[in-house]
Amino acid sequence: MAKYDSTLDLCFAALGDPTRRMILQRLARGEATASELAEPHAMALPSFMEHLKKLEAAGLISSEKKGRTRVCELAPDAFTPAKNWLTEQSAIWDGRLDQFDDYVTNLTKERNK
Amino acid sequence: MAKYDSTLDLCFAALGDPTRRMILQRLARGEATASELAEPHAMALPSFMEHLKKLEAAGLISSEKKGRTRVCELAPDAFTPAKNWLTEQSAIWDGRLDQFDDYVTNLTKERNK
DNA sequence: ATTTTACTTAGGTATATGGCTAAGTATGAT
DNA sequence: ATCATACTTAGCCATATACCTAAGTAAAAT
Repeated sequence: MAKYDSTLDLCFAALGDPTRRMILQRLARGEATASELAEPHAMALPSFMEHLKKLEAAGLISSEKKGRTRVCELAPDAFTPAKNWLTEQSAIWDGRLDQFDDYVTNLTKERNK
Repeated sequence: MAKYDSTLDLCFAALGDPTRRMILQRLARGEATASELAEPHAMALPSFMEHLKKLEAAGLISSEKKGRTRVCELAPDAFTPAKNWLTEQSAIWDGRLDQFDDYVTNLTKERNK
């Protein structure tokens, strides 16, 4: 495989693991420390931390060391690239390119206001 | 890892490979045979066919043998589960559950008409 | 009938992934 | 100052992934 995977590669690959999706679901409800996030998962901490690393490498979360804890949160617009790709393909398949164009237009307006 | 991965696991994992995303992009424009799909990819055929298998296992495409060719097409609503998951998490993060509810309502209406 | 085409099967390799334990390090609490 | 907590680093292991070649098989073309 390529030495440097694209954002979409890392993003979708990160989403392909149930442990990591659970982490994201948890973070969608607000920030948390590594051990808070780890608690529901029957897994050694170092194994768990690898999942956080992959989520961060994929740009889905960010984390910051605070004292001896590491606080994680969902990255702003974490899912936008993935959603855009999916929406675009659906639109092409539906033969409704216009729908995707509208979607992007709204997105851009939203961002600039 | 689990012996039987969930649909979302298989789906997102399948999307995490650039070769497979290219296949989906091609199929969004219409059905094609295995060798037509393989043509742009510098890869031995058996290697390429493995990618088709994974896409099919993930429910993203379907294929049918026609004579000596295998014709592939995008599965209807291929991306819906993935998009729904992403949309739901975004909505929760935005604190706008209502938005996701509207989205699902529209989706359901669309499907039943 | 023979050959070509379009896969398909079988089996092999290198690297990546997802898990582990053991032994750090740094910070907050006592 | 000591101890407990919250990671972090290092190193190991089994399985999965993404590729390969070689040798089928079955349908279409000649």
